[in-house]
Amino acid sequence: MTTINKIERILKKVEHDCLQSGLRLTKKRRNVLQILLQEQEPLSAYDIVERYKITMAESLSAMSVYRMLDFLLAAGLVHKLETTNQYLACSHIICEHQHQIPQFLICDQCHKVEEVGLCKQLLDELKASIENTGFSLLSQQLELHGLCAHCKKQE
Amino acid sequence: MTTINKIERILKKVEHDCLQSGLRLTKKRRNVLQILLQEQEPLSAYDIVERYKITMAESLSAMSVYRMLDFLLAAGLVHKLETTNQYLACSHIICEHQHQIPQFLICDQCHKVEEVGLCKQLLDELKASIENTGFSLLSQQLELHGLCAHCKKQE
DNA sequence: GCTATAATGTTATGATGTAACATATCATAA
DNA sequence: TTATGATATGTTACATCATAACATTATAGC
Repeated sequence: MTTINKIERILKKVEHDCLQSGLRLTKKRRNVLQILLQEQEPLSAYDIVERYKITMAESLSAMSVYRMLDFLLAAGLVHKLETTNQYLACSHIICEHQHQIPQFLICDQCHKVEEVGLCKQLLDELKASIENTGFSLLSQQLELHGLCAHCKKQE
Repeated sequence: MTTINKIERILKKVEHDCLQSGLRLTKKRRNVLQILLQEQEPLSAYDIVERYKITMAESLSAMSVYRMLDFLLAAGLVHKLETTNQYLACSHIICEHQHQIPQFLICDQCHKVEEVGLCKQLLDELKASIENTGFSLLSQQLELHGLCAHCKKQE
């Protein structure tokens, strides 16, 4: 299946799911999600403004993009990388299974990001170890920086 | 020992260490470090500009503060929280033992931050689990958000 | 269709961070 | 000791990330 068809399929499913759950996936929100799905790298909000103008032949203010991102984040369709102020489509949108808390491996060289689900046991141990100190975790999103296998090889 | 004396002692040690290793801890760099040591919370660069003006009766541009932070970061005296764009003094400056990669527990309510050293074994497992995927970690700094024991109790 | 609510447009501004070049200070070698 | 090169700081401008406030438009449900 081509990438475009795959993205179309994801978007159709998201449209369907939003309808089911009463979320209003407007045309523009859908377009922003589409842009994030098409990219291989995370984008800043202003990157999205640019991509939107190019690919949708229509301009959108940064303010609007931030609002659409807020919607997509709340819907769990998009993640924000707090360490780089960038946004990317959740790589599990299409899955049926329960979404886990995401962990991101961020390549500081080529800037590609892999969304991984670390071993649950390991995460639970990490969580337990932290909560033993009396601290309560609100999120287990981890952002880990380094080099992807490809960039590492080139060194 | 009073807090002020404690901070003075730390600063003296840092001065001594920098002299030993040829790092130039100038008056202003020392002042910025002092401000971070005096705070119980992490500060943004612009917070430091303000604090500097008040406590040192002298103004410093944001540009200069960023440069001084760069120096202090490179010297391992200060950490940057990438998820909040804030800076804080390393809580182990005075220790003799090898500094570990820091992990931060950030209270999203009161904004206090605890620098913890998680169990080495756990971190090694985490690292191994990640590197199994072919990814090479460049930093193991973790920033974990939640509620500190105090704020949790108040809920 | 009317009305309340949600979504988007528009403008301005706050917050974080860096580029580029000028000046000052310091270490050290002639 | 002063000339010189390197390091540190000053200064200005600007890039980048994000939100406040208020106007307008679109939509859902009566």
